[in-house]
Amino acid sequence: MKAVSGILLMADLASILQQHNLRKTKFRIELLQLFSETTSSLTAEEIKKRVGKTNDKVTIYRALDAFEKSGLIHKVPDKSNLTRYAMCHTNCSAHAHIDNHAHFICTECNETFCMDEIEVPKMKQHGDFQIKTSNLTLEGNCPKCI
Amino acid sequence: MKAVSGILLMADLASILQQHNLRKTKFRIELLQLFSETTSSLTAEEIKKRVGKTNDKVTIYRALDAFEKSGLIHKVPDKSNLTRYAMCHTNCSAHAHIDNHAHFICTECNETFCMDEIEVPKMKQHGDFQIKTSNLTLEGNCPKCI
DNA sequence: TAATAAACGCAACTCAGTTGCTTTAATGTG
DNA sequence: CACATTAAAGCAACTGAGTTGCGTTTATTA
Repeated sequence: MKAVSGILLMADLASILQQHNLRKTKFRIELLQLFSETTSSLTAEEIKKRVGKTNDKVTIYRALDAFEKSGLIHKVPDKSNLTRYAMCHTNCSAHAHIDNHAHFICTECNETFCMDEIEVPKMKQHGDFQIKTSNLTLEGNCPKCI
Repeated sequence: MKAVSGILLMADLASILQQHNLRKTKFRIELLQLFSETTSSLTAEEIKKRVGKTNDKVTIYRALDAFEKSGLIHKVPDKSNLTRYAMCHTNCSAHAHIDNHAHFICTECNETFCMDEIEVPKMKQHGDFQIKTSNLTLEGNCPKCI
């Protein structure tokens, strides 16, 4: 599978689905593209807004579930009661640096931003805790919503 | 307020509530004690089970809300759709809520731990982004699940 | 192109958390 | 202590994210 450092071609997206035993439906290709374009996390509601078609929420939830089971995306911890998903950049490419920066979520417009300049403190071990992944999430107001 | 590094005496619990302009009701003293005894985070459901009395869920939610506003406890990021709360072991107040430590989530047992020693890089501004809260979440295996 | 199973879509449901409003009880003052 | 005040408790009804069941559509494969 190709590195997911930006927008993927339609052909790549389709073949990624195929490689994960998922059918190449119009919606799932669109959804995968959305995730490949989005450096931070997404909620089902955000997906519904961004994907042009008026898809049923059940379709979205089942697609997210299927994508997660296939290892394409993963749940992201959140303080609200919303489930957030993000693309597995580390698993899907050799570019480990991609998820090594902070993510900013605007509490007004819910837009998510990639803070490339802010690095996440990386550590593997802390006491008897074995750390596998680290996540630095910043919340507040984006330039548009101040 | 004293550091809450272990089990507190009934008198301490009551005075802590008083200092935060919260009334010393039987339930809230019990709830505060439960938090002081618990090193990891708690959900409303877990609280309902552990607190002896059959309290209304609304009472629990409102107490959690009041405790959070007073800086006694804070929300903890979680991957499920449950809201988790943990006690602020550091000095927190309504004015300056200090919650700048990392949280560790065990991917095996789903238990959440406050890593008081690991500080979250604090910043208020980054470019045109106004940062209100920062969240550093670590995932992996806790000592029990290695 | 027909068979088949995955994905879609609709309706109805679950369940954590919320809101409104009334009652109870903690606290402060005389 | 008695009373006034107001936070907290308690009940009912609601909200909204996410789920389940089931019939229909469509991508795949033989």
